[in-house]
Amino acid sequence: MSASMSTQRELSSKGRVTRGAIEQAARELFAERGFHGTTLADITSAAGKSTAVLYRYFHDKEDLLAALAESFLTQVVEPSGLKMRLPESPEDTEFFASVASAYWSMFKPNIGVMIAVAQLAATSERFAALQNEFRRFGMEIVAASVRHAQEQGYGVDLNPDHIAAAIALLFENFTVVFVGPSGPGWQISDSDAVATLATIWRKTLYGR
Amino acid sequence: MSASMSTQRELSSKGRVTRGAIEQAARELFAERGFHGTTLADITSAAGKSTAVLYRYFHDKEDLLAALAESFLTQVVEPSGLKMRLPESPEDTEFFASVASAYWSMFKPNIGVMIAVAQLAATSERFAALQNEFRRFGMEIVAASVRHAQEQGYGVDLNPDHIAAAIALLFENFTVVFVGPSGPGWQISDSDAVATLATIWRKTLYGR
Amino acid sequence: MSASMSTQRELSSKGRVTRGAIEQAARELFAERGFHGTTLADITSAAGKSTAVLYRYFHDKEDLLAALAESFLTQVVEPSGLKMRLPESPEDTEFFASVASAYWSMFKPNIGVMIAVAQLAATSERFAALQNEFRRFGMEIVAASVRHAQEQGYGVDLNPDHIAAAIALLFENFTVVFVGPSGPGWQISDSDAVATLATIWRKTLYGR
Amino acid sequence: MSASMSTQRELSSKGRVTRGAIEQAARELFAERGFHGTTLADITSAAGKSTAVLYRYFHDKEDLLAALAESFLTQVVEPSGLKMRLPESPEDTEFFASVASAYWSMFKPNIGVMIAVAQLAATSERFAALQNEFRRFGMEIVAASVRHAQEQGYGVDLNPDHIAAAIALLFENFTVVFVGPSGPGWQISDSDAVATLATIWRKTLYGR
DNA sequence: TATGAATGAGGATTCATTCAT
DNA sequence: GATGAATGAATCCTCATTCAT
Repeated sequence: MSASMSTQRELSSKGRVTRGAIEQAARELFAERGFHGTTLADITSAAGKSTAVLYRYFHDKEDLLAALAESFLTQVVEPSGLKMRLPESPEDTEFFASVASAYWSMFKPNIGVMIAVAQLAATSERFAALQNEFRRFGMEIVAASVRHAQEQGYGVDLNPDHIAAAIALLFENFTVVFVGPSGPGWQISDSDAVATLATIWRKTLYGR
Repeated sequence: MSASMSTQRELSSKGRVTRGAIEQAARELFAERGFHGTTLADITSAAGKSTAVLYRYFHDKEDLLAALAESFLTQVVEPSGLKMRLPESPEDTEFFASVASAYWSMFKPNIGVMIAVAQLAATSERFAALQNEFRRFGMEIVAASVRHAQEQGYGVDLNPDHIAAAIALLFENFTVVFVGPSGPGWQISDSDAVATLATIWRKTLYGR
Repeated sequence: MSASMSTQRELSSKGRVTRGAIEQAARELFAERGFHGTTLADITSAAGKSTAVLYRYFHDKEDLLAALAESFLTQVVEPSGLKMRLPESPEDTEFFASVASAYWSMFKPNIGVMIAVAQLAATSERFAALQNEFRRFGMEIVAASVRHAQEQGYGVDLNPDHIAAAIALLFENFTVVFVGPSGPGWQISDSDAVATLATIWRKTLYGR
Repeated sequence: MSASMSTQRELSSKGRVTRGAIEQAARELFAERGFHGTTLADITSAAGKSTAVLYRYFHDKEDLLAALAESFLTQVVEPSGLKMRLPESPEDTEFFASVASAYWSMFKPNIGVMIAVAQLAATSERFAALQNEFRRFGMEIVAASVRHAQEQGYGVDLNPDHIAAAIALLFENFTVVFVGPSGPGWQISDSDAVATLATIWRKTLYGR
């Protein structure tokens, strides 16, 4: 919606590099310290620049986050085309694994964006809406998968919207916790993470 | 660990009222706006007091949150005694429902504490540890339930720790989102929420 | 209209002293350096306080000026009751002198307010309106005096509104320049200033 | 005094165009928003150039204003040759009208310069001096006119310097207010403005 | 116990100015 | 001659925290 300055200004290659460095620094620092815990000086100095550059590329701190979130959404999540598929049979474990894997690999490098957006969603209408965009994506896939299973005679007692919300929020929090800095004592491998998510989703629908 | 001032000081009855009012205001405001979005002035004025009183009862802002979290943990979560039980059979839906229900009703009024702790966990060792305490509680129950199912011949391919983490994080995020202010467009009733959580848990273990 | 915080908060005697000190420092510094040339640190340190106190008493820098302007307007200018009188005859020099004298002594200590308001009027609707309030006061008196003279057969070719604006703006600028720091090389005594203003006004009405 | 870079550098025709565009943009923006309310980016972008060009033609922001002021003074005001004339008789209304008209048409397009200089005069010796130059011009004419009238037996009680200052400041403020953006609700036509100023001046000298 | 008053430290933001191309 | 990129030095403002009463 309200686009960041990125869409308004043509950038030279040098400018694109700088802007990219700022964005990447922000992604990483938001992941480590959250939105409020990250200062603009942190971001710009991590990018090797002065504080003021940020304002050449973004309106303000929130605009920076919005730009990160919107580009993640429109350039990564939406084009991913995962919505297209549905499991072919109860034994189609591959389906659940591939979706979970795609989710994991998309969100892992953008976990800082998710964390920061979540923090602002509490106080800002704009970011609450953005957060819902992210969730809607996952929820729609899951809801479709529930209805699909029901058409095959499985999980008839499930409420598709409720299950969809739950599974989507499971994915979200699992990713945030195990990718971000706030994990429990131990780590989890990418494949185990994906397997865990895929399993719960599948078992919820098909029971096996 | 480092206890708040509450344990160090005997309070008059008037003092206890004031302290309680501050705590309750903090719980509510943290839920609405998060830790960083809530100022001490917000809290104390919601409690009908001046900013300075807060320092009669708490060392600082973080100490206030720690006190809330610790009292929630030691006075609500730990004594709840849910760990004791295990499902008697795959058909024991009542078990899952009652645990989910207990979780929901314990965490619902303390959702602000959870949200605030989560925000600080990213930057503070102390709160990361606290957050793990909360999660450990749920994870232990779930892990035990997985092992129990496996002893009965179900879910033998499940990794108890991974499933436990996932289910616990599902509970956590589902509660935060649907009780807190950041929900999707719609609301969910308490009973639907509990049913959704219980169902996913049970189906993951027993497939039905 | 949009009142400063002054009206919303009861102040202790200590608070009133502090607020008064800030206001007085602002009046003086605005007179010396204008609005943009005066920093909040200038004002508060001249008042012997820290920068942050200002925000206990005023919303922001503009609100401070608005408070000064409004109190000058409603507590000094409007109650002055000069509008009531009119010259009794063409020889009533005393009338012109007394009005000019009242104007001079009211505006002299508030010249900083006038200067600052003028600077903001260019970019702020709010202060443009305030500035017009100040001018309206003088214009109404002068316009009435013109019409009164015309009723007596003098100055029949004068346009009361135009003359009123001109005389009011003469008073304004004369005061600003000779009271403020931007005067020509020389000073003017209060009585000479008053005499000059009164003379021009009177001659314009009753001269040929 | 300290000349701008204009006198130090020969300009190509392209350069002269650019410099002229910047100057004109500055004149207009200073009139609308004052010196402090106008950023260099405002000026250069209104001139269709980048911010950096400004520094090819002017030392800094103040130097730009000084250049505008000095060229107005030396190329418009001083050559106007108005000082030469004096009214031939008390009935010589044409004299006052023509001087007022010349003043009005000279200052109207340069009102931004006057406004900006006035704002800086408070804090800068250099601009205070410049401002006095502008005023001196008008004051000398008026003072001469007063003395001339006194030689003819009129206005013998007038102090020429005081009256001169007052009339000059009247002209100044009247022009600033009615040409600039801060006028009262209504507009005034050029001829009415000139008539008003001329009338007050004349009546002050030859009226009773 | 409670509070109005005061403050220091820090963070976001702006803007005149410089530099490499 | 012109510009996009970059910066440093303010300045406003907030907020947790302390102090005197």
